[in-house]
Amino acid sequence: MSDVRVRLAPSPTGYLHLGVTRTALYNWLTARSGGGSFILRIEDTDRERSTDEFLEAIITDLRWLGLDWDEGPEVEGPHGPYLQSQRGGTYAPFVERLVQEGAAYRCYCTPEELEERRSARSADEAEAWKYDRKCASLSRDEREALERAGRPHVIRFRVPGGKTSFVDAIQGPVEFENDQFDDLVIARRDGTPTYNMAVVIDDMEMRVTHVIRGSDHLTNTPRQIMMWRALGHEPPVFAHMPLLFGQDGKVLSKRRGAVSIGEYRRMGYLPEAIVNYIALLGWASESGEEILSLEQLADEFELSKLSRKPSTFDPDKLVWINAQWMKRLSVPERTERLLPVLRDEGLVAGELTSEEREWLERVVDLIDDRLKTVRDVLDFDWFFLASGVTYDSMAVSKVLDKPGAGEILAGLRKVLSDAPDFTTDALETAIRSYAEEKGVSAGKAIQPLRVAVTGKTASPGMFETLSLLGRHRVLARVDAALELSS
RNA sequence: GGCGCCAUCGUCUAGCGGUUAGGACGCCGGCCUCUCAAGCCGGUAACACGGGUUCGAUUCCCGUUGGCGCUACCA
Repeated sequence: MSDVRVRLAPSPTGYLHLGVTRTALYNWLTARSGGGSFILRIEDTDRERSTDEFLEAIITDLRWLGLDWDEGPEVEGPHGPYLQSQRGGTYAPFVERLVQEGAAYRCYCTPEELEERRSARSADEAEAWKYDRKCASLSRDEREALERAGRPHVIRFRVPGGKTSFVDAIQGPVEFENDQFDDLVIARRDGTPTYNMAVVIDDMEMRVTHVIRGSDHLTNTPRQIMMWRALGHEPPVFAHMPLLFGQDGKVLSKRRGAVSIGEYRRMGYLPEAIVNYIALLGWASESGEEILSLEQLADEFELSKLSRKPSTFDPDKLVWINAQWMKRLSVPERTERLLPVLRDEGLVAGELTSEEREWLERVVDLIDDRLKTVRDVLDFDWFFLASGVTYDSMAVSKVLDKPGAGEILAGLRKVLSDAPDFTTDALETAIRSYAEEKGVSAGKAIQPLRVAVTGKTASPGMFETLSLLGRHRVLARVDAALELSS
């Protein structure tokens, strides 16, 4: 077990979407590739917008994806609590210490006063307005007067002069002039810490060694580093990953209607595929291999090999990767993944008997690699219907209504009912010789039969399909089709 | 406005001074074939622009343009 400790710190103000998922994945991979720990910390201090429903969904979705955590909600651990809202007491001593040591100070300016001073500037200057440090050097008397007057205060961090530089594990060396930063508020009037202060303290308390997050936090980093140092600690390693764009070229976020992981699950995507695809957004295997499991990813993954370029989500490629995973699943496994959809749609009821399961697996085997998503089984609903099928009107006009089709079908009906047994081989022999007798190509006979039996022009191999469907259902459907064309 | 990050086919990428700029998705053909998929074969398509540095720049440096992010008593 290495001492690498990484964390994901989502706020439950929305569902888990691809952007956060990618951050989760890269953190998880970093932990798993080095035998480190992956911590889940929930930043739910925005009580207005945080909900339990989102929290539950985040937990469910991360687990579904296979991104399990070593410390965090429901598993707990030595550095909890892992819900920020329950960590209230831990912050005050740190903030107080900063004040004692002069690294932070009380500021009595009200938001209104601040706004006033700010808008007194010209438009350009107002843009660049930073807190004017009015309260940075209050004398003891001034401060006591303010206190006596009952003025509430916030705590501001006293940004030191000079520069802050660090080596980002993804971005490389970065340097900032400190004077571009405000003396930021680290504790609100009500005493609660603001984001930048809270993350620093939480990461410090949780012994986080690598902070891997979106590059939207890059500018926060120097300020956090200053706070780490003011608290007498060396900061962790920072790694800022490029952001993920939606197809509109904008950053993927819950506000912009990013699709949640739960949504992808309902659309029929496999967790393996989602995680696989997301890993490829900004990273490539040295081997060029694109279909990779979590285990394989953990083996090969290296933060330093991450691209610094933001990438755009491509739904087509996700579908392709999903299809790749579908076909790699064993038949019993694929059957298992299909079952929830079949049950939801009422195509399969309750628990399966072993005969039913065997039959289902034969169907799944026959459908073979025609499924790009789990939901695609619904294209094969005709396998599961006891009675008639719905005929696709295009299929009917293109095949059944063609001259001669009815006659061929009628002949086929006799062949099928006369067939001594309904095995694939027997059916193939019988149907092919019938076509030969009639002097037509096998396809000319099979297509009308396919439409009659499935309602569609496309299906798995006809002979296997007929055999699986069974004589009774096949004949009933052929009759229905004959009715249709007469 | 200030600060920061980024820039190779439509998309994801390989490249790390000399390559016919490679691969994948998509798209378009073909093969296979009872249809549809899958598979296989082939095709389409890129170094944003301008300066340097160098014998030589996609690659290194600077600038321009463009995209994105941060700039809250939100996280």
